Amino acid sequence: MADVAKAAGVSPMTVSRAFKRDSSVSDATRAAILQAAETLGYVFDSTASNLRSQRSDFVAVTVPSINNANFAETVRGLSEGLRARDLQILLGYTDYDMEEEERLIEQFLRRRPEAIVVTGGRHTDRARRMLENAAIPVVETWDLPEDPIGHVVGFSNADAVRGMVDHFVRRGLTRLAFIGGDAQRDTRGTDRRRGFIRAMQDHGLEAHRLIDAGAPPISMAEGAMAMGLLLARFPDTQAVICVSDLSAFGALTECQRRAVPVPERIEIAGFGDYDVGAVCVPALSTINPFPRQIGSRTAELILSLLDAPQPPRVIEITPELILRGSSA
Amino acid sequence: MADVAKAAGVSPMTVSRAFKRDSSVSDATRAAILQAAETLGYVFDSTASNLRSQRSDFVAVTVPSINNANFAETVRGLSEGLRARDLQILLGYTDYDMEEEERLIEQFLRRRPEAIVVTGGRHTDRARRMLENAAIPVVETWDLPEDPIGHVVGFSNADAVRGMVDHFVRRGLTRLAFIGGDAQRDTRGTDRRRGFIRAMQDHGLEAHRLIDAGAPPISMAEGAMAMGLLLARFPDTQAVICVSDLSAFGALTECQRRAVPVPERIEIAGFGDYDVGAVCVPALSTINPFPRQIGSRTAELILSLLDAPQPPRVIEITPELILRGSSA
DNA sequence: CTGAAAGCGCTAACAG
DNA sequence: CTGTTAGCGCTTTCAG
Repeated sequence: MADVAKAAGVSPMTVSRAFKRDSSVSDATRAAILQAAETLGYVFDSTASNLRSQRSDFVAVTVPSINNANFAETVRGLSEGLRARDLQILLGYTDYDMEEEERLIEQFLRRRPEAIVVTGGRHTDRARRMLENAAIPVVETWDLPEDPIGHVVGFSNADAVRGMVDHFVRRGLTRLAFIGGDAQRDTRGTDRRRGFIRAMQDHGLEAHRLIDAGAPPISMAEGAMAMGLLLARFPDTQAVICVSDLSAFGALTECQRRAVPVPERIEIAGFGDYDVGAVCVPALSTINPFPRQIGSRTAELILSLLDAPQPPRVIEITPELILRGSSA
Repeated sequence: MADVAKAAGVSPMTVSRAFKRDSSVSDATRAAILQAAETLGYVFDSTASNLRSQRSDFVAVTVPSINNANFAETVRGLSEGLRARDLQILLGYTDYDMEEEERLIEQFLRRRPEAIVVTGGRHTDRARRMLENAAIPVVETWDLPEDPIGHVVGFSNADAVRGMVDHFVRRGLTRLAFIGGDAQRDTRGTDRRRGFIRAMQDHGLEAHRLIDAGAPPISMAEGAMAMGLLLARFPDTQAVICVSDLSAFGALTECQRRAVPVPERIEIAGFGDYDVGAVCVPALSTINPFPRQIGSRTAELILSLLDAPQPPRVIEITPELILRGSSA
């Protein structure tokens, strides 16, 4: 920077200002400085800037998986919203593992982010403590935790599934099943299953048709296998709700392979409103939790929090029931 | 850190060492220091560490889209490989836009990454210049550029599609079509189309059955629309190769909606070996470019480059032809 | 194995 | 609109 200053005939401080957006430098001076920087091949060093100004311009974000269209949409909403303020996202994935999440959170906090966004409301004790002491805005997403750490942008996974159960029961179907994954890892999946069971019980119906499809995330192939099991174990099932559209699509294909007509013989519903569910034949009934909106609302929240601290807020997103051909 | 040092009765320098992996501190001292840090709620400040040590422990990575299973797999391979050395990924997506890529690269270089990984071999002039002058390892992926900037881990998109064309022609099919996107944005898609056209010409066949499905990335729904157009414009088409499995799946569903039997009336192939293609009925023939391996090989390369600079290397991945029910 | 001194490259704070 | 001074919180370097 000193070299650029010399070349442009100004002080380093002026060079520093020229590289900021709205700081007061005359247009002519700024142009000369940027010209000199270009010629010298100077690249601004954020590291030093961050240390001195005590601002990293990072927002740390953890998601369970990077290879998931729902979370990818949330990250997209976030990063588009944060770009306006030139905030960069520090993205990490936990692989649906709370220990890994803890590791990531520790790494991220060392980078002094302006805010941190995590997926879900369940964390290791240590992770929770680190977030509580971080002295930056903390946002939990994709869930409505009972005891939030800070802010929340999410929805109730249990209630969303309840809406789907209600829909089936209203139409007179009573023998409903749920395909999901291992209860330990995916807390949102577990919440959805719990929502299924409670809703069934509230309708006075039995909720024993539960197929465990393995460790989350449940893939399309695992959904297909689970449907095979379901048809074998509970052949009288009238409708099945799957933990995601991916497993629901797998289940649908298994029916196609076995020539089990959907929705005539069995109805299928998913979760997440993934592309595949809108395009497949028949199209999948599903629940849209508005993942993109979760991201954009979180971004808005963070921006307003950086301007002025505010008491913890809970922004609830209302998922939408989408009925398509797979459920008549 | 000074506070922790005081609490532990040592100098700040010793605290600094205690937080590093293999630096020489007695076990007892380290334990006392970490204990003191925990009690005081001290969180190590990477920002200062980075500035002084001139190491950021970042690897910058740009991908066209975060919402794409193929690129997500590459990022996964990368981040797993880099975790061994505690390198964090600074991930950005370009939205298939070279201008956006340039913007990202500029932002990223200011953070002083240890290396930078970009997708594809086409960049704006300025982006290319920045990368050339960056004085860090540069890796271009998912392509085999004619004039690489630095290192390369990728494959020829054109040749991969040629293999699929050869397969169809060998089986006696001659009226082949290609469904792809707008030529400007997605250079890998364009390369695949070019590969299709050249291969057809080399076989002495006409390559006029080209359906433009819009701006990349081509969605499943766009694939479906494109199949509608294809059936209308070139009803005698025997087989269609799609720029990705997503569009291929969309095309397949359109055939199902129109009761056009696949593969009997028309055969379909995709690209990328996405999950959906393995599960759908019939399953999609496709090309597996080993996206995870692109990431892990890139990570290996970067690790070896950080140990000792080496002349530019081109690591070629050989895509695999996968034949399934959609192509008889 | 531990400590003291100096400084990484930028910008806050103040002055003009 | 521009400049001067001091220092962000670590770690390099050298010494013991």
